[in-house]
Amino acid sequence: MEQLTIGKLARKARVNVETIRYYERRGLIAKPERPHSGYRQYPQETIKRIEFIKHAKELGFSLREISELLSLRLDPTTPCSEIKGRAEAKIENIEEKIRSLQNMKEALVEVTRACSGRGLITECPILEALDK
Amino acid sequence: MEQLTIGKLARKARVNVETIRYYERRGLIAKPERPHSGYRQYPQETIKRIEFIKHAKELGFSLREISELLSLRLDPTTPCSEIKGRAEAKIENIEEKIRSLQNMKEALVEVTRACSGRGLITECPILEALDK
DNA sequence: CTTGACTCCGTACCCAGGTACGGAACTTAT
DNA sequence: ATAAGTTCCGTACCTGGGTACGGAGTCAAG
Repeated sequence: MEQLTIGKLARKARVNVETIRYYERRGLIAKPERPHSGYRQYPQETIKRIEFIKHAKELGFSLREISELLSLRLDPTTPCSEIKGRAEAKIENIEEKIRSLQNMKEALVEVTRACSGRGLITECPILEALDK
Repeated sequence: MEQLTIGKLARKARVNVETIRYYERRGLIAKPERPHSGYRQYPQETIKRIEFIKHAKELGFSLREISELLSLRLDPTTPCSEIKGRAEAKIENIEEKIRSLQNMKEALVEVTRACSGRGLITECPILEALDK
C-alpha cells in the first residue's frame, strides 16, 4: 500500500476526485507518475499536501495564495518573515471584511428597530429606508 | 426631461448600462416603454428603483432576495412583519459570517504568534501548522 | 473471461453579478 | 446630409472553486 490511485487518494483526503484533477491543473499538486495504464499513482505525501491546502483554505487563503505559499516553501532561501507577512496581511484582510459586515449589520439593526412589525408594507420603515 | 434613455438613467443612477439591462432580465426593473425606435424610455422613478437595489445590496441582500423584497412591496396584503423577518434573518446571516471570519482570524493570529519571523522556512511554525 | 468498478480526457456547466463585443439601427448635433 | 454618439440584441466572457458528463480504456474479482 505504497502508492494511491486517484480514487483512494480522494477518499483518504476527503475530497472529490475531480477536485484533485482540478488542483493538478492549478499547479497545487505535482503531476504524479503514470505507469503503463496512464492511471495516476500518488505517493502517500499527497494526502498531506491536500490537507495543507484544506487547512489554508479554512484560514481564508485563496487557491492562488495557497499556491504562492507552496512555492515559497519550496525555495530554501525564503525567509520565514515572508510567510509571516502573508499571514499578517490575511489577518488585516479578514479584519476589513469583518468591519464591513459589522457596518452592514449595524445599518440593518438600525432599520429594523424602526419597524414595529405591525401594519402594512405601505408604510414599512425598512422599505422606506431602502428607498431614500 | 420627463423620460430617460438607458444611458442617461445609467449616469443618473451611477450604474453601467449593461447592469440596467441585466436587472431588467432578472426582473428587478420593469420593462419600460419603447416608442417607435425601440429605445427604452424610463420614467424618473426608475432612478429610485435602482437606488433601492443598491442600498439593499449594501445591506447584504442578494439580487434574488431583493427581487423578493420588491415583490412583497408590491402586494398590499403583505404584513410588515414579513419584511422585518427578512431583515432579521439577514442579520443572523451576517452574524454567522462574522463569527466564521473571527474564527479564521483567531486561528491565524494563533499561528502567527508562534512565528518569530526570523529563521528559514524549513522550520516555519506557520507552514508546520498547515501541514499537520 | 466477463462483469463491474475505476480512471482517462476534454469540455461544459454551476453559482453571482455583472462586463464586453460587434454589427446594425437609430438619434442628435453641426 | 453626414458624422458622431446611442442604443439595440444575443451571446460570450469574467472570477473562484469546483462539479458533471460521456465515451473509451483499464484493472480486479469471481
